Amino acid sequence: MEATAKILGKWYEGHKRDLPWRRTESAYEIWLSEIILQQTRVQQGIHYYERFLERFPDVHQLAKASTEEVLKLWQGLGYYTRARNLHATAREIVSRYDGRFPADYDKLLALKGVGEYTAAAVASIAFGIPVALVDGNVVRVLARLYGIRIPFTTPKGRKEIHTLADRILDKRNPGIHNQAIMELGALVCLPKNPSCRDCPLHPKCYAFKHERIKDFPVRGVREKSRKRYFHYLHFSCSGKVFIHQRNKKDIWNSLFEFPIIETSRAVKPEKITANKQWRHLLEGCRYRIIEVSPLYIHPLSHQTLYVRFYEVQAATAPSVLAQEYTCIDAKRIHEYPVSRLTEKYLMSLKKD
DNA sequence: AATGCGTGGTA
DNA sequence: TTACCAAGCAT
Repeated sequence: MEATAKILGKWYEGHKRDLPWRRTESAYEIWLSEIILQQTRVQQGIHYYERFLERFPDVHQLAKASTEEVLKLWQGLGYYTRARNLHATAREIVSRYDGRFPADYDKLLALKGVGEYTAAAVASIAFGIPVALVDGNVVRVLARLYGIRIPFTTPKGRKEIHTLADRILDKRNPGIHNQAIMELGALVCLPKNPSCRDCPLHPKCYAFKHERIKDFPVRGVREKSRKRYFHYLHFSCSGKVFIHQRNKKDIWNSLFEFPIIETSRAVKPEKITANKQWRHLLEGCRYRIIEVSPLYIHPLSHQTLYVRFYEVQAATAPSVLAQEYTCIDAKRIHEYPVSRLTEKYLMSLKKD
C-alpha cells in the first residue's frame, strides 16, 4: 500500500464523522446519499436523506412513487434534475435489475444521474470495487499535495488528478480510502484557511512545504452571472389560483409556479400593466392589483434573479389564463413542488 | 467541450 | 458584499 494511503486510513479511523450513510452497507442507501450530496453540503443533505429513507425505505417504494411526490420531497435541495433521475433510476433498478444495484462500475455509470464520481462512490463504498473517485475535496487535497499546476476545471487537469487518485488508492479498502480522502478535504484541507498543522499529510504536501497553500488548487476563470427579471402574476379569483409546470431547459425545470413574465430589463411596478405579455395574460379581464411584493433578489450560482409577485384579483378569470394554466384551489398550492423563491413568497403570505 | 443547473454557508 | 464552492451530471 502507498504510504499516503496508510496515513489517510489511520487518520480517518480517528477522525471520521458519524454520518447516517456510514452506518449502512446497503447499495440503495449509499446511492441515495450520493445523489443527495452531489454539489450539496453534508449538513443540508442529512435532513433530506433521513426524510427520503423514512418515506422510501427501499428502492421498490421509491420506484412505486409518483415523480411529483419525489420532487415535493426534494423541494428546496436544488438541481431538480437529480430528483427526476433518482426516480427514473429507482424504476430502472427494479425493472431491469430486480431491485438490486449492479456491483459493476460500468453498469452503475449507465444509470441516470450517475456520473464518474457517483459510480465510483457506490462501486467502492457499497461493493468494495477498487476504483478511485474524484470530487471537489479530492481535487483540493491532491492539487495541494502534489502541486498540480493545470487548472482542474479543464479535462487535462481532471485527468491529472484522477491519475494520482488511482495511484494512491488503497485497493484493499477502496471504500474506506475514498471516504478518508474526502473527509480530509472536508474537515482539514479546507478551501480557505486549511488546518495544515492538523493534517497528517503536511510533511508530504507540496503546497504546505512551499508555503503556497493559497495557490492550489489552480482554477480557471468563471463566467459572471447574468441578470434576469421575473414578474409573477399571482392571480386569484374565488379561492382559485393559476399555476403551471416549468418544462424548458432552464432553471427549476418540472417545478410549479404562477404565470410568469420575463423581461430582459428591470420594469418598475407601475409600468408592468403596460407590458405586452401582462396585457395578453389578462386580456378582457377587469382586475385589480391587490398587492405588489417587495423585490426579491435571488442569486443563483450562474444568474441573478430580480423577482416581484403581483397579487391580482378579479371576479372571473381571463380566457388566456384558463386555457394556458392549471386552475387549483389556493389552499392546495402547498402540495406542489415549487422553487425556494416561490416558497418564500408563499410563506410571506401566510404571516399576514 | 463548454455551459447550465439551486441553494446555503463562509470569509 | 461579493466571491467562492459544496460527496457532479447532462447535453
